[in-house]
Amino acid sequence: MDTNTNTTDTNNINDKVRVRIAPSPSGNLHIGTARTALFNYLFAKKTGGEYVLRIEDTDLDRSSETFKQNIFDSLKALGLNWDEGPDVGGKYGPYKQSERFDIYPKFAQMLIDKGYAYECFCSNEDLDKEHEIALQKKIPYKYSRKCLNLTKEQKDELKAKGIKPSIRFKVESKELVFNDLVKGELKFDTSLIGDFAIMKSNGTPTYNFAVVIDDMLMKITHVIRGEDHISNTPKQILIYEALGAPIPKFGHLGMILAPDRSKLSKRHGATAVSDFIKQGYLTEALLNFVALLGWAPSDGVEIKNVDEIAADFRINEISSSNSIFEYEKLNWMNGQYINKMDISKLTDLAIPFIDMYDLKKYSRPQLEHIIEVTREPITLLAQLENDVKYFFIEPNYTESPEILEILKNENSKKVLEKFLNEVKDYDFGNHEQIHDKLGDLRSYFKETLGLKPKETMWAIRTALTGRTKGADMVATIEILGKDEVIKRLNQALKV
RNA sequence: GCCCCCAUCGUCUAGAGGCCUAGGACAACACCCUUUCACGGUGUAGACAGCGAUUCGAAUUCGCUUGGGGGUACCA
Repeated sequence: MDTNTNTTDTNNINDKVRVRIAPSPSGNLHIGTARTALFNYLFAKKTGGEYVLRIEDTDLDRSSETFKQNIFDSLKALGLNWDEGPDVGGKYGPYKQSERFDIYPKFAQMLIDKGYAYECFCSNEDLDKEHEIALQKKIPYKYSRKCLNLTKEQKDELKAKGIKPSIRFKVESKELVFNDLVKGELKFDTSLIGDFAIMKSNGTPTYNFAVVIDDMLMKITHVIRGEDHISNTPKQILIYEALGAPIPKFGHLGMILAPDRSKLSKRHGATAVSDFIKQGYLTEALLNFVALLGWAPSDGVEIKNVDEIAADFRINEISSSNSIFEYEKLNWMNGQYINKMDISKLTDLAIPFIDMYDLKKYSRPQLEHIIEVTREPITLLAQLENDVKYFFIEPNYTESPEILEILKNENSKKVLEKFLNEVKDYDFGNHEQIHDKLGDLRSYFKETLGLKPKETMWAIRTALTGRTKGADMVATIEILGKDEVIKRLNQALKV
């Protein structure tokens, strides 16, 4: 092995920071990709840099317009807006690799001319065979370099036969070292890397090549991505070197794992940001939660918005280990955000989760009131469907034996009769009055029947809502309105 | 197989040789508050993977082992 050591150092420190997020539209925006996007975004914000979105759709078969749209929508929903990208444009476009296909061959040719790359005529079958042999011999696979020294005549002959070559990068043996932003010094022995393809025989670039060319042309200064890319990094650095281009700084983030410690995938439930949103997670909570996977606030305050996180963000303090995605804390955090959120905004978000009910039954202020009084215990907007139900649909007392038992109780009936009798004179616009009257009722039954306050309230609650749990009683009474309250009391009394 | 990364409570983490009898958050449990349900408050339990080395002193440095993750394509 050649002992030539190469340490890649910072490119010009005076350059403005430019980072990018480069998703491949072969699936909806993954929560892990969202976190990578977040960290790039935070780094750009913190350093006053620029953040670009590039769509890596070189694999046309696996890429789709629907996924691309999902990625756009999800990123926007999260508020991770890009300074340059396919839709907004920018100085270094186009920002979709499929629209850049004419760019890559020139650079590939340049590398061939300079002796850094060569044409390879091996078929997939040839390559498969090499793989198999390596497997049998139990030695690590490396391309055989069969095509490295083909003469011009041989190449012409193969081309005449209609064989389209791929282009391989010639990997020289040396020790390659780079300083990772989050992991520190990383060393590789390039003699272990075989000559890898940079252009496919169909004329499109491979991932490793397209990334380098684009990052170079787009003047990306810092590449922050998942650690599943660590092993690509030496290959990419080799290409930068061959191109004579400045090498960006690399930072590799630990992965997000499922609770079973395997890669977070669909079988674990939601993985796409859009799935989480559909379940009733707030994008603010999602972002905050995912930021805490690997990053910790210096003041210990975990609930923070993106701007606050950005101000406190230091890339080199990110944890380099993987983290497991557990729902408990996300749920808790989501509940925090639900309860902090502006009620009008929250109502807008809540409507899609409760639109199976006749929402026209209530005015907008009443609807907001309903959300206001039901938001407290929930951690997911989807829970609203159940928690809000009795405001729209009359209770079915026979659904639960527990409810029936309460309503059939003699004391309960007395409570309901007295309440029914008095509620007719309640001023439903007067919250305080209802509150006080209920207090009087509790006192009365405590004195006369020895009922616990709880028992008095339960009778009323079950009659009005068919539940033993729910929103604040005074508010529930107010929202239901006098007619409805009387109607439900009469029905409950018949049980 | 080979290469690489990682390793503190169940989970997310603080911790950059003495401040650590290891701190916080979620979850759990207990109690308190209370007008039901909840919110909230207080408290309890709970971790430095193992072994060596360096050092007066190690969660913190080094090595090995073990465990987990990633990569090993004309996928990205």
